Amino acid sequence: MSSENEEGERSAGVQPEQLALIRDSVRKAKVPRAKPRTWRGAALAGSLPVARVVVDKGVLHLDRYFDYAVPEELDAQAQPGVRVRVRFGAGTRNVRDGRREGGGLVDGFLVERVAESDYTGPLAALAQVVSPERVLDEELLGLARAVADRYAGSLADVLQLAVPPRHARAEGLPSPPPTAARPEPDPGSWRRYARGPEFLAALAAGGAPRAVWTALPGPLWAEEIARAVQATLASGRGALVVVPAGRPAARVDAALRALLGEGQHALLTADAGQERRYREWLAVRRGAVRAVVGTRAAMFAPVRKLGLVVVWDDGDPGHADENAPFPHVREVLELRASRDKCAFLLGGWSCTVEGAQLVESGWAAPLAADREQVRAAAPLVRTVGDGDLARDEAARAARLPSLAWQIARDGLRRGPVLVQVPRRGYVPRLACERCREPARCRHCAGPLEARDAGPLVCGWCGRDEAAWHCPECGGFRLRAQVVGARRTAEELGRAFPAVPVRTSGREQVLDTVGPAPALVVSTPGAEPVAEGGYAAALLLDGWAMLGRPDLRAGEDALRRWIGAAALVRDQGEGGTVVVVAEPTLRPVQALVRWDPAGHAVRELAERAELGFPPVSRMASVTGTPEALTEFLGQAHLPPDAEVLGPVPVPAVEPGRPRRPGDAPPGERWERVLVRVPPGSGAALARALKTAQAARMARGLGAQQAVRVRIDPADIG
DNA sequence: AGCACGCCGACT
DNA sequence: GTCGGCGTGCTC
Repeated sequence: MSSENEEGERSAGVQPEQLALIRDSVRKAKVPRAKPRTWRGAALAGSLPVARVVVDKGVLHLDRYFDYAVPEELDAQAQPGVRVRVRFGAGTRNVRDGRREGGGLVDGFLVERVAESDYTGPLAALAQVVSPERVLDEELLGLARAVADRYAGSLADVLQLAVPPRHARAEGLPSPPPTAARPEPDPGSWRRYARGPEFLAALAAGGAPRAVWTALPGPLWAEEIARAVQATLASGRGALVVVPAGRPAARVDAALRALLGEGQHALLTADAGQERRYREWLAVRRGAVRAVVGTRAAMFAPVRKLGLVVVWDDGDPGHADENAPFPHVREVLELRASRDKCAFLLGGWSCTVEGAQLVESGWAAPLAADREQVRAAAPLVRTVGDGDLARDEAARAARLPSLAWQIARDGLRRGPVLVQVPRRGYVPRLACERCREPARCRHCAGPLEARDAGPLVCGWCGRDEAAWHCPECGGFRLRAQVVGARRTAEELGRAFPAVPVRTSGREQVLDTVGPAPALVVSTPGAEPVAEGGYAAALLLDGWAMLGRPDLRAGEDALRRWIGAAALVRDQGEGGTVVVVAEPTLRPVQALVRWDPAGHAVRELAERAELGFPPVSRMASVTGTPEALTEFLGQAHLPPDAEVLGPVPVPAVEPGRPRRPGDAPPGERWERVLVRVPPGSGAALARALKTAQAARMARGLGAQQAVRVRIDPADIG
């Protein structure tokens, strides 16, 4: 793997869209606050003098409530749900009155007022009620608890993601009054789906239908989501839409505005800045706004009387939170749908294996257009295999097969042509050019990786390999690196000198392009929308997309191809797509037939057979070999758990930002995967959390640290 | 992770 | 005697 991040969407300049309520950044941003008064000798509240508090400490062995005494003066403000500050940590015990002093002040939430504590020691007093705003209601608390349990994490960590940092000024402003009545919902383009109008009618009638929706290609999806929201609002309930990035959020935002008018919904994205973010969130919390669209942190938005949750494009890595305990939007919204008994809509142009599983298990119903509709709405897809490319001398030189060349030239007469190239550094697994045998380290069999310059480097042990040759066929040429978007643009510019070439990628994402002929070179996830649709698209270097050593490589490649191809005109208007990839491969065939759901179903069957997620639940545990042995020895894993590994954790190459799960610099870490059959996921999470908490309490956390992660993303 | 407690060695 | 080393355990 190169020094670049492999996530296309994230690199497409959308990262700032995502909320990053990282503990550290919050801490850094913390302004020094006035010292609260001490409550020594103060009278306590007359009734329910004990407050149960969740302290903002993410560590697992502190993941429970702590009781504090409520001074009389704080009695009125100290209501369930408010933010409080308390003294926490080993403090000096004052012998005179038995109360505790000292210990640091930490933030927390008051979750409950009770008559007495079951703690036998003397209670410390609440130091301060930060504000009377009740930000954490029972619903959100319950959801956060469920998410923490699901991911073997702590409640405090989840609350950190779920409740945005306070901004006093935003709290002072009154939220606008609740919204007025809305027009009768109309199914609109949902009529394109056989059961679309039925789904909307169920929403409008207050029902809780659950659907996995394979959206037809084209731009109508945002409006269709808005219509689903509108139908839900008409039933007197609220709705929540979570999309993977700022651009799709803006599209749904615009669609909602067009359909509902101003002020009827909130847009929750991270680029808004703290004050606006908190103000919008409060408007939702206070019930002034009943519909929400946002990026992943919005998955916790405290929508009142939630009637519908929507996830768009759940395969996008932007839906996976980057902070402990790494909850995934789809999973969290599934939990919300189950807990709140509300409707659930999982939509996308493509379909994930998890989506297929929701249908297969009967939890959700499929919502798709019939084949005829799909064929009419999709572009014509043609393939150029690797072999064809190799035989095509001219093409190999120009890196553009003649078919692609023709289609581009033809398309450029009628409008813009999209060229999708994988991100440079997207190809982690090098292979022999002749026989395709993966290039492996001669010492440890790890995958060899190419750096910008210099010799090959082993991704596992870090050794240089200066003189690689293929052990199978004796070849000594490796398959070329992916050519980046910029160089592709230069090459194409020379090939089509009369046509403007534009690029969209990590540094600069184009949002839209006009209908005039142009070549638009883009990395996956950064494709601009073309006014009137692209005349054609070329999907280059398919082998690189498919060759990643990742369980999701096929699914991901298909999702990214479909993401580009869905921007192309339908075949009635001459829209054509060329994909340069082996035509026999399953994802390629699925693209040609435009059958992402079928692809997901077949993937699911294969995963079931191999015992892979999401059919079984997996957790990864990483740490030094000694720490792993110790941890696994102590943990009471469920009897049906299977431990796979350990295998070495790939080294963190210099320059790449460190991610959770990476070994600290200089340490050799290993990873095991723990697998349980369906139904034992909760037991697995519980066991891992208990074991982790126990060793933290024993102080093993620092030097003998292990990291636990449920549903790890990268199991190759 | 902090932070205070406790039980050893070196110093006035 | 008493100051302070950091190993160990707890946080209402």
